[in-house]
Amino acid sequence: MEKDLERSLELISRGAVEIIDEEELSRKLKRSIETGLPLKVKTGFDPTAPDLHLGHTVLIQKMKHFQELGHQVIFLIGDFTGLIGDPTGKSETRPPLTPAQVQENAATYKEQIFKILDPEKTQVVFNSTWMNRVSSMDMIRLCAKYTVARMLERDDFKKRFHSQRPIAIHEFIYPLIQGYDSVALQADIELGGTDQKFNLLVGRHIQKEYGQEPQVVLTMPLLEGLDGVNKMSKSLGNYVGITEPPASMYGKLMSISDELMFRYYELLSTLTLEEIERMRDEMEAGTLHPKEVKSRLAMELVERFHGAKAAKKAREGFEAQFVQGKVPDNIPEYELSGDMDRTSLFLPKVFKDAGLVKSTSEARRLIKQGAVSVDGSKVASEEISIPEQGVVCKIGKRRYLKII
RNA sequence: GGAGAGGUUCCCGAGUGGCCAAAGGGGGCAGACUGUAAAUCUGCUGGCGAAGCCUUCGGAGGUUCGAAUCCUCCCCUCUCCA
Repeated sequence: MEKDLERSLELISRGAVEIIDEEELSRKLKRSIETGLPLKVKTGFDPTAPDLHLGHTVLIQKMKHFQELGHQVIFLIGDFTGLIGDPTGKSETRPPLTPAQVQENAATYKEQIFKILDPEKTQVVFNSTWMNRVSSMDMIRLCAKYTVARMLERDDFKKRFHSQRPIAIHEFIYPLIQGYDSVALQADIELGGTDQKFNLLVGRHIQKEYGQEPQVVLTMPLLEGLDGVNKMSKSLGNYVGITEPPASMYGKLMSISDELMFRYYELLSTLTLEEIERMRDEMEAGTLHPKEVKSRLAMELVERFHGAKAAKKAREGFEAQFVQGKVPDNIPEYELSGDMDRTSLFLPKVFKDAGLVKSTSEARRLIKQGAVSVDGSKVASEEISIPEQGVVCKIGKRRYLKII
């Protein structure tokens, strides 16, 4: 029994930034072991972005840990709170999603999270289920349980307030509802990124106000995006989506810096921390090439979402394309229409039509900069002649087009 | 309700009648170097078959040969007072 508790605590804490409060967690775990009742572990997700990326998987992986320990994980889709949008200063009140859209997004979510979580042991809920039944009076009562001063303690609000940027009143409601969700679900534990700390703590407060035992808050680090600076997010374009094709997933992971690679190992890999440390030592001793270390990481992740075969293929394709300089297999094709002049073809227009560049101006610039090659040799002219069998054009390092 | 500050290109931010497709930085893209690394250096970064033309400085009008810049009205944000 002592051993079970220790094992649980160890797995739960792996990678976690903060657990509030650890003693409470022990108590809850102990009680669960004694009574045989699983703990309710809640994690909330935004309903508008069902495109999960590796950053999200840090959290989902943690959910899996709880699942492995026999607890009940609750995947909460914030379709009601989604109408507000978590306050970041950028977002504004969003147009409501239709029930059909919510269902569709939920289906996409499930498809993605069940690559990691066990569907049998995962409860998927929507907060609109209870929030739609909350009356205006209830809402006011909820609002009465927190103060403006405490709300302004939230880092994001504080910053905006001091730099004289707008904060709309409804943004204050978001953390309150998130807290109320914990009341409705009687959550024992809530997981979130470190950026969620404030909201998660509001949950504790609100639960106490409603006479419940406060949830334990567990925060996980935010995964840096491919740039290594900003957090991984779709809007910044520095993400690896978990539904991305193997080749693209592998390629993106290979482009990260060596430093970032170990961060990814720590947060995404299932290797133990000792194994990771050993690789780092070998790399520093010069017995293991950094590229190989990175490739192993990329392989592990591609394998998780696409299987071992796809991972192997991704690696081979990558080696062929970038190390040996071969043209990849599946490149887009552009078929010239009969009335186009094959002897002096205006390339910028073709590239634009094919969607490889945004404008002919961009294509012209690229040609001028020597970024464009046709059948392996650089072109200096905007007009080229296309032989019967067609040509393969390359723009930059990774954009290809076959003109036939 | 009163007084004041502000809204510029993907972002930050300079520009107060022509030299403005608009400084500088960030980001992005490309080239060199490499391990498609990172870092660094260099170039490009509104559109158009392009020595020219077209669209863009919160919105709509106006003044002027000429407006991001001046005037009028409107919208939005912030600060102080109530």
